[in-house]
Amino acid sequence: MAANRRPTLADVAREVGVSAKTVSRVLNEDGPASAQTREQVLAAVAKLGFQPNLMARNIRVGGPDTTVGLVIPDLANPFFGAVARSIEDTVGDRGLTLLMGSSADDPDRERALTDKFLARRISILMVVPSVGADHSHLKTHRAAGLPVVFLDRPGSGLSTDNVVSSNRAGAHDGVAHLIAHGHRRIGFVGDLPVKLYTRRERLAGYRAALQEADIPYDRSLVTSAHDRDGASAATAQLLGLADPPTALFAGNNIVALGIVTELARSKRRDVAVVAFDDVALAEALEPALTVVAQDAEEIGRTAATTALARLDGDRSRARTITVPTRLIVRGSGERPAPVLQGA
Amino acid sequence: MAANRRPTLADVAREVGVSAKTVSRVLNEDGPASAQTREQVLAAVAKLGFQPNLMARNIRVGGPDTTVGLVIPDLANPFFGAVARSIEDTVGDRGLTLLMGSSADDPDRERALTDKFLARRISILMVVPSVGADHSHLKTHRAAGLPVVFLDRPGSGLSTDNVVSSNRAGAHDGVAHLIAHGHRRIGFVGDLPVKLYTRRERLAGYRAALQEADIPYDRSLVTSAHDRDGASAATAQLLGLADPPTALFAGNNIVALGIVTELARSKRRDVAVVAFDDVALAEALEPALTVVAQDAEEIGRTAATTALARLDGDRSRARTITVPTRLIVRGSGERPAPVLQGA
DNA sequence: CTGAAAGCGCTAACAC
DNA sequence: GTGTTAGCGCTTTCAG
Repeated sequence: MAANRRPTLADVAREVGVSAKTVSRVLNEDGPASAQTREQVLAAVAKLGFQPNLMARNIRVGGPDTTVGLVIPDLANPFFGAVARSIEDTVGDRGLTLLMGSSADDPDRERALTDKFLARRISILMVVPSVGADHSHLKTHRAAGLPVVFLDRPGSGLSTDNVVSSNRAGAHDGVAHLIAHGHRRIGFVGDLPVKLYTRRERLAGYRAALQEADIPYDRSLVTSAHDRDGASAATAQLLGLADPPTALFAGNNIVALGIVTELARSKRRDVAVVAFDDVALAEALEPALTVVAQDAEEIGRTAATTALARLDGDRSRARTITVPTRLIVRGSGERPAPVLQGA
Repeated sequence: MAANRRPTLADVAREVGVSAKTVSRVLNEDGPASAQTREQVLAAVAKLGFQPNLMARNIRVGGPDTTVGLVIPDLANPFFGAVARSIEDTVGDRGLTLLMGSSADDPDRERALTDKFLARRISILMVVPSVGADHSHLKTHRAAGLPVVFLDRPGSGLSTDNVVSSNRAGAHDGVAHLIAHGHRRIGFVGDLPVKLYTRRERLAGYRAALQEADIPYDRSLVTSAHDRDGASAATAQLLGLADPPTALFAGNNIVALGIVTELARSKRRDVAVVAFDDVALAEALEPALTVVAQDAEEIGRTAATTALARLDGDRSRARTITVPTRLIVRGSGERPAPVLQGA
């Protein structure tokens, strides 16, 4: 009773008294069909509650499945959520559905997920690559016509399209903003691991801004955190230094949460902050949080349109597309550094 | 060149000089196989980069696809992101993958998505139902053994498992907290549409708390918003009333963002706020935001375990499981109402 | 231990 | 307009 077989094309055909192919024709608006049969078929479909088996269809047609495989580090991170939504919006117009999974930035989980996706014969593969993951195994699939796009960070071991933010320039602008407001001791709280592309790029932007202003690079001002609590701890540690920073740069949205939380907890309103990536309540903080906003929507859209173009036969060289960030000044970076004794 | 056919079981078999079935046996650890052939097969698989076609397998086995179809209103909403992650964690242990889509709370989009999912022969269907959606068409699939679970709101037209938050009790507790701190004029900014289950339940909790305290229900204090900006506008409108509220209750996380943003913008620190559902920087606001936190993780886990039990043959009656909310007092609700003239 | 044949649900190619 | 045949890639069934 529970294992009630689902109706098939043949069942519908039998019900109407036509051949399976005729039913197929009606449903796919393929060949011609008399209004008469058309109606009967549709009626039978409704009556039996028939729904075509997409897997069977795909296998026969030989083409890929109408799905996009998407691997992101964390489904609950709003930045990746926004990217995913944008991708869905873009590929949805082509009738593609999202097959999603989170890697937790673990290369093994990433590999397991992509393998599963590939076994499903996805039409497009999009991955936010984990540190340490190698993607040379995707070469075969690329050669077989599978569009592969790496998001947020470039993939490794495979020459293909990448869509990333202007990490270096963005971080530079954020730090330069702090410098312009008089800060010379600026702490950097980056994401982890230290080999992470975004971390390295943003740190490079930080260093570039310091150099431009002839501020020596001080390693003791550079820390890291993997999560929110870690960022809070890193903040407390930086502020506890003998010669503490007067401003902090947050390496990503999660780190920003940790920094801001810690500053609120310790009532340190004298520390300036600029964060890479926008966060939900940035405007409502006091002072409102100045950020280097990433354009999640544009990242998703660009990745999707690039992949769709590949699907349509674009054989041009692999590109790395950089989506601009935008400095949104809201106040938290403008606090002048406290006047020093000797000044 | 680009349309390089992917290797099939038969290709591997040919390479080794055995039959397709033998390869299948080795790969699925089905029947016996000599160490000799085993090794050869594995070598050929690696050499050709063969990956079994899951669609073909599923079609033959007849069983459902190893996917969970999940429809949520918005991929970018952190609450639903957290629910999705929890679902993924739970069903992942069983080897199931997430097929996701966002409905934008539009019943037609919801229907289109579920139909697509069903055509893929998903193992489990999970839906955050849109207002106005009818689910009686799912009866057939339920009868065929498909577990269906509605999340966040109950489905309609179909008796099946639902997992919801303790909306009414939670809202009651949040509003009671405000009342306990002296507030008698409390604005309610709910989500939309007004027929939305969560909106109705939370409003009921609000009314219950008022009634308990013998505070008359004032319709003019009840507004709604669909998004963040709408919530800001509703806030401004409420505060502009002749006899304005001294406290506001936010009907969900998005509304909370709008309220808090508007209060910050207008520098109204004298208005108390309690929000339904936690938001990222709640602790860092001044005052820190008191919330009725939903347990997204538990909602996802409960939904997933319930569905998996159904998949394993649980035929017990459909249940509606209520996941408790928790009042997290952080300060924003405690501000005493301004002293009134006549007091 | 291994293979041959049949068939899952559907559609391409060709008939009529 | 419609039906027939064959076959997608895989596994089941039954032989050896």
